[in-house]
Amino acid sequence: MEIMVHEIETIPTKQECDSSLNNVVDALYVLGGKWKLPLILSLVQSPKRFSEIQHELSGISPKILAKELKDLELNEFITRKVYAGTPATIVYEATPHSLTLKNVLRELSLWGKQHREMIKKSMKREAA
Amino acid sequence: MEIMVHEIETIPTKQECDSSLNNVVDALYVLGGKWKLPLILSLVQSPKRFSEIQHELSGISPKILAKELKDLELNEFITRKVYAGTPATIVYEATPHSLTLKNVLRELSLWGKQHREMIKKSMKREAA
DNA sequence: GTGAGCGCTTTCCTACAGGTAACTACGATG
DNA sequence: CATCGTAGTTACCTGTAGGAAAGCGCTCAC
Repeated sequence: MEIMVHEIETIPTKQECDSSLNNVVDALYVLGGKWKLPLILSLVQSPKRFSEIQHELSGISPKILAKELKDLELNEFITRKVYAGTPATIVYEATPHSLTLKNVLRELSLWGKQHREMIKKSMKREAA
Repeated sequence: MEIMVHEIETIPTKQECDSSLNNVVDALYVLGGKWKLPLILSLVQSPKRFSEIQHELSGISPKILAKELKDLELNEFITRKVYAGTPATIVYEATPHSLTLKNVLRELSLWGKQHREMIKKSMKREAA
């Protein structure tokens, strides 16, 4: 039943582009900035405390970290859990929603790699 | 032979994340900014002249448009073609490389839409 | 009670993206 | 000759992201 193995390469219509552009812009907005993706990926690996994150993402300032964590919490990528005790320990962990980024990140990674290699090749060609 | 219909939901390893993060950051870098994607999508629809683009993307200033066009040309998303004549007409058109964004944009659009709807729902829940 | 660690907040600063307005060079057109 | 359209460039300004350094309230260990 393999009627269509290869996708026909059609140029998308204006409507298709316009409707999806808003979604894409929204997506890039919530993922944008220097630290959001590194943070999400770090917390997907394992829940961590504020100071642990600061240590792992060396270079992030406490101000930015606090801001980004609030932002990611608002967008439900992470949750802030307070474990009672003395002193209380505060742990940030990724929600299941963070895992929905899997396909997006896979495509972005594949494309980014391919793009970089293409540009490298064409720069060599120009140098020759 | 459908041994595995559903992908097993595994949390990606540190290595997988680190190696792909650079690719993703690169990808977001070349697509970043306010006008790159609108410009690419516009030129994928049809080649256009400078003034036509200015008109279609109302709000873009000639300075930014010129800068973005140079940028997109460097990254081989578009080409600048000069057609002789008097006066010469200059046309920008998307390259085949622009079309390699298809999968990335589809995933980003799907995810962006899903994310927006999720946030909307959870905001309603909180309001209730 | 003094110092250290945690989880931040506050203040100040810089760099860069992007916008506005004016200007240029060129040929065509009236 | 003056004006118009095209394809930009230039100079100036603003807003925001992000970094540096210091401080704050709390608790524990010494």
